Amino acid sequence: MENSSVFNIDQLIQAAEFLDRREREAEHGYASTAPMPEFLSNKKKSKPKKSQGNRSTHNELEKNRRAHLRYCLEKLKDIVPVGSESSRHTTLGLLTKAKSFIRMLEDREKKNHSTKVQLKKTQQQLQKRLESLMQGQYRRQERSISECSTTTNSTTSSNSESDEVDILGYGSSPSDTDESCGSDGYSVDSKRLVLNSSPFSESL
DNA sequence: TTATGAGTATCAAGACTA
DNA sequence: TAGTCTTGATACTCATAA
Repeated sequence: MENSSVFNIDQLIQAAEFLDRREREAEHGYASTAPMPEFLSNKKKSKPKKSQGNRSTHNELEKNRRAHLRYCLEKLKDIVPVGSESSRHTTLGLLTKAKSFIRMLEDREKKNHSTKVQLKKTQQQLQKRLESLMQGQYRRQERSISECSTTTNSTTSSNSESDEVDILGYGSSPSDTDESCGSDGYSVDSKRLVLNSSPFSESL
């Protein structure tokens, strides 16, 4: 053998790869064979054609590309709920599921947005209602204070206070009155507002 | 600035496998 | 039958010479 001179490690690896490749290709019956490493050939090196220059490199790159594709599909599978009706999911099935999953998320987002807008409106209406009720109560308290200063009868005063609470429609416990006249004059239990919000309940 | 070559990425077709 | 592999063609990017 003319090439029986000392080969370095790289050359041996190349030779092994070449033999392996050729065996595999022969097994598969591919029309073309892999190029023989230069050091194994007696031929003078001709300038390789561009597309044939490094076929194994191209194959390797293509393999990497496919691996990356598979990796991305695996990532997608982690995100998209594929269900457990079958253990094996095809690429087409996965992509179809991903498509419908995205559509579902878009629909849900739209619904959530409209609900948010509706709740915002309701909140504004309730806020207005609260403010008007507070203003009414404040005026009535002003009036009762002025009446109180002109009248000496204290029982009349307490009756009018309980009447105010009834007018508000929030019940008539003494604590209610205390609560509605907080330090800032505008603190009211919100739970009661929800129970008494029938004029706006249709908008919910 | 433009032409050109080299390297790389992507795609599609055909063959093969599990 | 879906997935994988090889391969050729083509597009794209980048460096460099004219």
